[in-house]
Amino acid sequence: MVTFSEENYLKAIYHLAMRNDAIVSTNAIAKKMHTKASSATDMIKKLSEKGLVNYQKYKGVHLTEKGRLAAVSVIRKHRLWEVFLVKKLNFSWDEVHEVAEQLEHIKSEKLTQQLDVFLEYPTKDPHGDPIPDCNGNMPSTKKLLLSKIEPNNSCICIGVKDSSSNFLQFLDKHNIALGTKIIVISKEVFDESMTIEINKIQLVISKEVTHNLFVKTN
Amino acid sequence: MVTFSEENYLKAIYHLAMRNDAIVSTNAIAKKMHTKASSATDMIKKLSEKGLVNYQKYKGVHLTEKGRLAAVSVIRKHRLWEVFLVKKLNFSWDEVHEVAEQLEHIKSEKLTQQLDVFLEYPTKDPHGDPIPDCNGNMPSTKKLLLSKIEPNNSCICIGVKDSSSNFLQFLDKHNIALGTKIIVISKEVFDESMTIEINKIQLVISKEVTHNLFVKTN
DNA sequence: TTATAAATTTAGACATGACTAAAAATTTAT
DNA sequence: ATAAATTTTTAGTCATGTCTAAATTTATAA
Repeated sequence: MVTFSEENYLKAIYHLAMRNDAIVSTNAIAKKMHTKASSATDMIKKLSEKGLVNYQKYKGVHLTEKGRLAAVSVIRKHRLWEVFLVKKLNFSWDEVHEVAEQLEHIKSEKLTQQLDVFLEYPTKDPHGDPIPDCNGNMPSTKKLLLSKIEPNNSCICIGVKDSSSNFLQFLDKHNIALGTKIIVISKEVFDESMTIEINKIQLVISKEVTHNLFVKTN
Repeated sequence: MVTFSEENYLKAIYHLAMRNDAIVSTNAIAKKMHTKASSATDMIKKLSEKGLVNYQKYKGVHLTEKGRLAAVSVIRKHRLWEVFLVKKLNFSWDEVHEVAEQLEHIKSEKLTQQLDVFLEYPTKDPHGDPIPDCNGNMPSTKKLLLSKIEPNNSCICIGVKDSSSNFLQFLDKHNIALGTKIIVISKEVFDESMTIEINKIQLVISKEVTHNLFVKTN
């Protein structure tokens, strides 16, 4: 049995490793979990004893296959619930995270499965992130940062790197949503700001924006 | 902030008191929560310090208005989720309880409110129990006298009309308590006596009894 | 009414997940 | 290569919610 807290650590480790089996440091985990390194060490030992991570003192951890499956299962539930909240309960995309953080820990195979059916097998959450299938396969998305797009090229917004309310609300304000077509007009070398065009309207955005918006080219 | 565990105790106390402010004993709470009396005492002290119950050592507890509202809020969420599971996710009514026990603790006003909207303001859960409104009003279940129940129907004891010692002791002797399930087997026209079954044991009771026991149907 | 039984509370312990402070190992920089 | 800085671990503590065993209070019965 994996506890609430253990699930949160597994998820953190998964995200930090970017689903490679890259080695993740104790400090990185502590930072992500907003706890202290000593607390992270304690939990790492527990996860290691349960066979969810491989751990060598002072050398960091990586998820075992068992741990990866547990992490992906939580992420699957999180993203399915986000879809539910937006599509069925009229939440906006900047409101769903906190509630999904709670819902992702509900334990019921049938619940997850039926939710997937009810939502008609969505493949992306409201922020454009892929939803793993029930066997733990995470669809691989090749995502480009908007900052990599050269002037006079167009692209389509497919996700966000930062999903804070502030950033999401900024995007709403400028009518940038998943699927929005963005034409890159020019880039400033000085501050990495970028002039883009959306629906015939030109707009200057800072490097904080271009480095947090995922796009695909046509 | 009310914890997961505290919410479960409040719910237990609410059910045991049958929403009178009847006094509930430590042992009754422990039994309902499947813990020991000492654990119940510990939690009762915590609830008392938070102003959720009134408590006097050795004298039992009853919910304060604040405690009642917290309990009813949890029950509201539990029953709304049960409706969701049956109506939207194709669960059967005997499968929903366990999952709803988890979902009832999710904290989000908006979630509960929007779920209510999505389900089109249901008033009963899949087991026929009433769903409280968002102000904590529990629709009153109309109390029936046992004498009104027809043979081959079952009901649950929810109160007494006569509360004399003699009557209450009679009920104790025959293991009739609040919450006891009673199956009506037959009724005599001659003297209005009734044969009932409780926990597989049949018993004949007089009209003095059937006219003084409140029940609800399922 | 006093002895016994039952219910309740207290005391002390344990597991979980967090913390601080200090020790140990590793990395970085001179 | 070694001193300094950083990272990681350990040791000891705390709060939550549970337990057992013992003490205390209340209820019951001879």
